Amino acid sequence: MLKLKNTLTRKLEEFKPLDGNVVRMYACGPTVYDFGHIGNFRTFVAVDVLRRYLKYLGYQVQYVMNITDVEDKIIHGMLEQGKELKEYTSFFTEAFLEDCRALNIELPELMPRATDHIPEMIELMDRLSKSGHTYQVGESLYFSIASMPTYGRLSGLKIEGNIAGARVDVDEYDKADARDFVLWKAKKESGEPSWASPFGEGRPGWHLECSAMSMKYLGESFDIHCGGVDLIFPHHENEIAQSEGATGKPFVRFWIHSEFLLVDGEKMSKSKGNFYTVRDLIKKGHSPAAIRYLLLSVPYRTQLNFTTEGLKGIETALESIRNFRRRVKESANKPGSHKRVQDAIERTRTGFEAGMNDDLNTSNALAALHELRRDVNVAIDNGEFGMDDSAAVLDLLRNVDSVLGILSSEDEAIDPGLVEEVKAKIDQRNNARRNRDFKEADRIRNELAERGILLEDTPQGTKWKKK
RNA sequence: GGCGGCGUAGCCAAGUGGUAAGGCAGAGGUCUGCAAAACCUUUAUUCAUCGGUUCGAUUCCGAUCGCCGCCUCCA
Repeated sequence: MLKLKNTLTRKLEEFKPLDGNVVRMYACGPTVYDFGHIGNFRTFVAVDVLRRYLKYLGYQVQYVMNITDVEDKIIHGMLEQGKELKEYTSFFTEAFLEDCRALNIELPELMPRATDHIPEMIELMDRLSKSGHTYQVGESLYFSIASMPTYGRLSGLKIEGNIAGARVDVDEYDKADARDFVLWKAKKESGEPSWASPFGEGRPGWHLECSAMSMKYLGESFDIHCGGVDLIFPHHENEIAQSEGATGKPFVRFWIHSEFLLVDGEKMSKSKGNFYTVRDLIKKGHSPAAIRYLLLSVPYRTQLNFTTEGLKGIETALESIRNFRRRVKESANKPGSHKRVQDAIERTRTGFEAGMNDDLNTSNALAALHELRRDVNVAIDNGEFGMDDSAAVLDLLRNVDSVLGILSSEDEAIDPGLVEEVKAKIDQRNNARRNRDFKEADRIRNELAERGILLEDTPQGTKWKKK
């Protein structure tokens, strides 16, 4: 049974969807003003693992992720580059989707853009106004926190004790109360994108769009809402206030927050020079699958320390699992199955699910996978491995990887021409070896190595793989 | 000032009131013409420090030190 830690209650709770077999979940997506960095993708990978595991458990998942395509940094960027809003945001949205594909993140059922939902936001503001949660200053509309006695439940922040030491923002918009937040921002300068509204020309606040879009597509109450820990306050706190203020119903049952990724023990920042985008790392030759593995190697609720050294280690670990799968495919030449292998399979399945059920403990899930690798390798070495074993292990690997998503891209068809060519070279080399012409044999081996093809001489003959 | 998290082998780390998963690196081995690759074996009397509770604590409580995050845009 799946248990998830719920930020709202601070407890580990059994997860059951509100609506039969369908899980409705939402994640705050990217603000498309720049390329996503690996910290962003830690969260998106974590949510992807959650979504995939829910499917593994047999649930049907309805997952919505918004694209924030209007916001201060976006406006700043587009004005600086002299581009239209749409042109600017489309570019980074496309880049985001590319990175998702690289990291094997399954795309959500729906990825609505904020700018396509202005009418829904206006309607939500209208409902909030009618129920007395808002006030207008000039052409901006604010949410009054004093009107929501439950405000602060998610973050556990006590507003009173807070003000003294905290840096309260300088009020640009004449808020009545420093804690209030803006729903609709009046247009200030020409060139800013803006929309007409009953309050005046302007644009929506960030918090508003998530409430409007999540409720439009998932209903006024839904199962899971995800995001990074930094969004707990104020973003998610404000979403709750807006949504529950408008509907009077509980907004979300499970709040799931992923911890920060640190780089060399520090917060990633451009000024520290420890800032990595997914595409940077790929360009440097790191495999996307290894990046994904690293991002999910630590449970999502603990901080993850990213180092390039660690990423190299992960590449080796991942390679060992791939080699293992290759070996499992190639090693079965007798029919039948063996208890030792079947036991290992059962242990792995149990261990994997126990790990995942425990608030998605991917560390334990991966440990189960590595134990399988060792146990089955020993069985193969001992000749206790039949065709039924092989099929069962491959089946298990497929199931496990439907959640982890670290192996799947490996099975791409290799160009048959290349297969023939390499086969010929290997034959040529083995002839040379038989004739003890090791110079020629080594020449062929080096020639192939230069093309990224590694040969492996085993008692069962020469095998090869592409690096 | 308020709130929260963390400190486990060289490194990344899981974990539990009953005696430390997994990965990387290291060491040894199998295989090989030699290699490489692959595979196997192995690596913490000990879980920041000091007290307390307990038959028993890394795990619970308290204190101390150190690190990180949120309270402002942020995954």
